[in-house]
Amino acid sequence: MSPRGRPRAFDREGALTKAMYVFWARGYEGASLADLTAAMGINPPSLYAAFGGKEALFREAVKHYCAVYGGFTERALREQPTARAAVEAVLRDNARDYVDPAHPSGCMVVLAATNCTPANQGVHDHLRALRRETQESITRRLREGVEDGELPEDTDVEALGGFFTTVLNGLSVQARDGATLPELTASIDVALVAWPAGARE
Amino acid sequence: MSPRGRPRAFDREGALTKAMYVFWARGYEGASLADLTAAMGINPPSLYAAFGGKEALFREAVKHYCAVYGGFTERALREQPTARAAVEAVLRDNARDYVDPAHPSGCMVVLAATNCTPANQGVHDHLRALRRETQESITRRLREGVEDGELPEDTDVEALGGFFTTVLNGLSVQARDGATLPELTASIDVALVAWPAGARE
DNA sequence: CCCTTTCTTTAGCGGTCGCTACAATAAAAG
DNA sequence: CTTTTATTGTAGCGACCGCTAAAGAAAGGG
Repeated sequence: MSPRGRPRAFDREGALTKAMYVFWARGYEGASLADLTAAMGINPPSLYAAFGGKEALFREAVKHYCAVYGGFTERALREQPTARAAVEAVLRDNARDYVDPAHPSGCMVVLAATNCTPANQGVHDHLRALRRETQESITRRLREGVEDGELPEDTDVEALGGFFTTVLNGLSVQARDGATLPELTASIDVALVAWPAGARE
Repeated sequence: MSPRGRPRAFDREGALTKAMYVFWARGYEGASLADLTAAMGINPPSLYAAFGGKEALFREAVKHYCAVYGGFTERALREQPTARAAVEAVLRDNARDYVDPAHPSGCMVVLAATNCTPANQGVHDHLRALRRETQESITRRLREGVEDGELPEDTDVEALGGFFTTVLNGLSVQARDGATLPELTASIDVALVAWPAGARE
């Protein structure tokens, strides 16, 4: 049951990973098709046939990024026993990854399209929506923490969620600027001092 | 004592301000010469004669930005009576400005060149150096606070300065994503909870 | 074998990029 | 006035952008 026609000569997922790294390092507009095809080891028509174009490739690369690297954010929020442990794990796990020399620094969702030409507004909006989802996930976990009695009843979960998201986004900028893991960790240690006092549990 | 030759027909500083807004909104690489000349109301040769080129214009626009908008950071650190008041003023003043509808949102130094092609590495490095200077200024002010007895002797000023810089950078991302001033203010309120306890004064 | 289908490479499309040669223009200097 | 100096608008440079037409190449179906 092989497909008809000539089989693809390259590994699609491997090429997608290479493209992800290029977008991650240079941003959407900073990554040219020449950069992408060189990294993927293919020619433009192969890219177009397999992925549809630059923007479609980017969106798929972002999806792949979220599946691989956005995973521990969702996992931490879901699996950690307390809201406090969840938020702490989100910050520390992401910070550790932001400086992993195995790939570009910082978060691709934060850094790949911070400024865009009007022609690529859609790309910017797409990543902004993903950032908003992260903030909502964190805020939702905090709300559960209030309901579970881990946090005071009068906790402003919106403010707290906005704060930790702000820190998370700031860590990406710091990582891209060359901050080391101990430096990021030190910032996280300070940030967690702001965790509300008066927990019941 | 007028200069020789034909006088310039446009206001140089006004054109520089217009260029700053374009760079601020679209980033260095996202701002084309056509965008810039259209906003400045001049033709490319006038831009080149008056400013030297795109990168030189950008650097001058950044300098102008720092003079106008970076001003209250330096002023707050210099004029506020305590380290605590200084850092709080830096955060609140900048946040208020990040969402000022009179100009693009967020901080130009943070957002205008977060990702660059290798050809424009110099622009990226220039802004990174400015961000580092901000962090060092904040950290220096914290160290003075320790020396003045406002902060505990064992305060990790590097960690605290890194934390507030992380928050400051994160606020730019949040502002660019459409966060309102109350939302940014709420994050700042939380961040200041992390201020070390045990001050003498 | 040939035909169909799909991927491959080559080559290049129209458009935009940052930048500049050139000639016309407008001022001061003599 | 003429000469000198500098800015102006026009018009277009070579290079690169994302993308694709065209033809060759590699598979299955007959």
